[in-house]
Amino acid sequence: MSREKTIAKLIGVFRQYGYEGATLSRLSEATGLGRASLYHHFPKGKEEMAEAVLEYINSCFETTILASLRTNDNPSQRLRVMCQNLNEFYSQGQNTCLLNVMSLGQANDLFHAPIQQALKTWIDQLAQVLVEAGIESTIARQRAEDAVIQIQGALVLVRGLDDIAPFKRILANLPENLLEDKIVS
Amino acid sequence: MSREKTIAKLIGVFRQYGYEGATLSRLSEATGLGRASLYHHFPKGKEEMAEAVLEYINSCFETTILASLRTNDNPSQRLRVMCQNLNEFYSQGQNTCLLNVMSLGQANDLFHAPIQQALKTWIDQLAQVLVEAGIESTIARQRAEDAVIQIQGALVLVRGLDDIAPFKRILANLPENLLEDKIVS
DNA sequence: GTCTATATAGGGATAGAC
DNA sequence: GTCTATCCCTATATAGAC
Repeated sequence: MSREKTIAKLIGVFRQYGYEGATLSRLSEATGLGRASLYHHFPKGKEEMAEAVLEYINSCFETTILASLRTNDNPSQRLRVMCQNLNEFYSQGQNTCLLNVMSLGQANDLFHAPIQQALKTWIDQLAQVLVEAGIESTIARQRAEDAVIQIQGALVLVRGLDDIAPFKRILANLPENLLEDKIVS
Repeated sequence: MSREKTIAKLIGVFRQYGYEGATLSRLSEATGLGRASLYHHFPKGKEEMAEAVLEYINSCFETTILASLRTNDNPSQRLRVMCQNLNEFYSQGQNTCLLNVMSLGQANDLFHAPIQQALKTWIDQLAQVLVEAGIESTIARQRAEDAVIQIQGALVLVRGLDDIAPFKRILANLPENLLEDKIVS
């Protein structure tokens, strides 16, 4: 199995159980590899697996979500495409966000910097789209932040309520909420 | 030390490390009690400690946050008071929400029902206030859900960005956002 | 590259002294 | 009600065969 496929299997475990709950047994079972084999691929063990998972997710996020914000479409359309991609990225809201899960306990000590960077980049690029839509810079930034807040909050609610409706609703309304009362592009 | 004080110390550990990361060593250190002493107070061990922590938090939440929604003040004022109390409850956004943390991994299997119940109750009572403010029932429910989404999302962002500003901003705008374009009470 | 076997530490839990 | 001591299990990690 390729490294990429292995990492893809690891992701599910970290998402579901968090860093401390992602035991080598669970990681081994999920990948179908023995513990020793995992150490062959990731010599530094669990920490290196989590690092690889975060890098992989970050790369997926860049090439799907963030890329959709940089197309030649008009701002409104770019936001709609981002929401479609987010829906897939989070499996209709059923996937927890690793940025949330990995900011707990030991994982937060290890990975705070990349998590912070990922959130900042997302907000920055969202704000950029809103500025292009004619929204004043300060407002654009707040709305971009609000968008990420709503997505993260909806993911928390989906898990807690065991109902994907809140995530669907937030995504459906996000584009118009972000652009409302502003120049239509 | 009273049971209540003990539980209060346990809360911080579960919040910071999650259920799986909350080891008996950490719980022991935080409370100043040896492991065996913890078993004296909580015979079923860690699971019982987490249960007690959730019950305690739920009770605090009821007597501060939810109670503020049931006063004789007008809806707008009740929402403002709730936000003030939320600010304290979450220590200006620095406290993670146990409902978020405990919906991961093994803890989710153990405590899904009470977590779901707590979220539902909060949303229900918020919606009730909005209905009293003259907002149509369906809209009220959506806005109540939005409020909880924004609070949970802001808490995630605060941790990730290491900046309490998003939480402050969300709380400051929440009352007027919830009541906007509706009958002023 | 994957396995079995094993080392070492830490986690959860209990017995029994005080 | 708290402690020391201890048990068993799991967790991380490594060695070395295939």
